[in-house]
Amino acid sequence: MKVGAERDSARTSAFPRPAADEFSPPENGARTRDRRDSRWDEHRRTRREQLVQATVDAVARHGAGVGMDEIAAEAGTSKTVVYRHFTDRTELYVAVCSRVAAQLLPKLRDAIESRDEPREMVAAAIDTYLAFLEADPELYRFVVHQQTLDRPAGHDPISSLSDLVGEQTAAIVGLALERSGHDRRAAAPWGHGAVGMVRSAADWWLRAGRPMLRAELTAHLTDLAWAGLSGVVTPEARTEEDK
Amino acid sequence: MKVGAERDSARTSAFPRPAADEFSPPENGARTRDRRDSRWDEHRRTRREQLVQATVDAVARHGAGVGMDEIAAEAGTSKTVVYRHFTDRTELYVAVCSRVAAQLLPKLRDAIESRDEPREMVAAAIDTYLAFLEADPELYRFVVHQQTLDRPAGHDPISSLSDLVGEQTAAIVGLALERSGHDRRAAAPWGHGAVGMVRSAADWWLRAGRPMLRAELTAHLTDLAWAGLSGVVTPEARTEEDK
DNA sequence: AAACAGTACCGTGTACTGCCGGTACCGACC
DNA sequence: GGTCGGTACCGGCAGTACACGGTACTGTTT
Repeated sequence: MKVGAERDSARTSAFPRPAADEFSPPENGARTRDRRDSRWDEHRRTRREQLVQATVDAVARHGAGVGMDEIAAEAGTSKTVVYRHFTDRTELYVAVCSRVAAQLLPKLRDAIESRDEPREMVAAAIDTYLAFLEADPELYRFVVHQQTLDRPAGHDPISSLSDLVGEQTAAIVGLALERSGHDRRAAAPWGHGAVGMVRSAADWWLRAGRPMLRAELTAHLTDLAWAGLSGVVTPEARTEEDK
Repeated sequence: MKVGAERDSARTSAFPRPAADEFSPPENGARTRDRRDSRWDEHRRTRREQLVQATVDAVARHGAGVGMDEIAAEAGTSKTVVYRHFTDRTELYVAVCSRVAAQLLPKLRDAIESRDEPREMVAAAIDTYLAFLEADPELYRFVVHQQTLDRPAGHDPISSLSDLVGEQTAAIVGLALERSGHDRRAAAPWGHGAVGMVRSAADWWLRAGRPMLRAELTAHLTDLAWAGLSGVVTPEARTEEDK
């Protein structure tokens, strides 16, 4: 639990909004929050964090198909508390995704920055992703394979982990594209596409019972991601040449 | 009138016997099926087909989140009948996937075979996939984004559409790999990976409200699939990646 | 051989169970 | 006054039970 660095901003807009249903604040829009409310801000933040952690633990215990009751039990409380801090299951799911992304993305960044050759960067990133997934497959399933069936037809708050990673990858690719004078508009398709490539291959790998070593899978995916399918039709040109 | 005396007498097992074919040899040792059973085989086949079609229609009408009641209503009957032919929702879903795959895969094959240049084959296949998805996004969502949360502790017969297409692609890739003397073990990762690449990029494309033309997306994805990321770091020059 | 009881399926519909996400109401604490 | 927290519920949906009726096949009796 991280309790320090309480940034005392009287305007904590997004996070601790408890649904605001039946309760409409008075008309003086400037100051609607007094001490009786704001003194709970820190508690709310830690509680949210704790609930996200409980969700992760509950996934580890019960699998990717955990119910809200089990999550609440894991947190040592009841569903009501969960729903006081998260409007619905989707919001909690998004929070878990953010948390996992906050762990995964730095690892990816480190992996990339620890290499010099661009191809090695790709390989390192792929292997990092696979390592994460192999370390905790159940959490991975929860965080990647949970499609929110709702279609709110308007906003697109990036939700799943794949989206977050894809967005980040797209940014990196966009930077590289720009730096080398290419069309920047390819960044998003490439970023999401590359992530999806690894994701689908990883899904297959898990589903098939890991029929090869992780290192092999990394090598194959790096080949594909780096050089594409063009290598398939050219005979006698061994793809794993540069070693 | 002998009504209701044996209401529950023959509560036999699961209804839709695998029923490989309608002919059982007359002198087949153990007599299991007689005409009272086998005379329904054709009816069962058509009924199944009709229910799959009704599901497709129901998806078109109510969106990817259709319920079983709505599916049954679309078929002009009640849930009971649906469950007489499909043990559960998953089995119906798999049947729909098979049907869609049976439509999509030939199109992909045609698109590939109508080109000479391998790169053009890839482009044509990607564009065909995107065209399918653009033509009926709701059905696409149903067929691709329905994760079966069950974990039957062992093996799962390939279920989702992505898996089917990925499996097929892997076969093609494996053939090309073998023909050019490469390691065949890369086929499965590459096949599933390539399909996942297109799928994720397409998901992003739909989610973002189609921020570019389909042709553009096809072009970008073809670039990525064919030449990989290596082109990003090489400034401005379209390298054919040789060594 | 025809009649007949019995069987193995089909279909319709209603009402139910069970699970699970989400909520109403109530008490407890400042 | 306000917020936190728990119990007990609601509602929707997958899946089941059961009642009722129909048609074609099967083995047995007359």
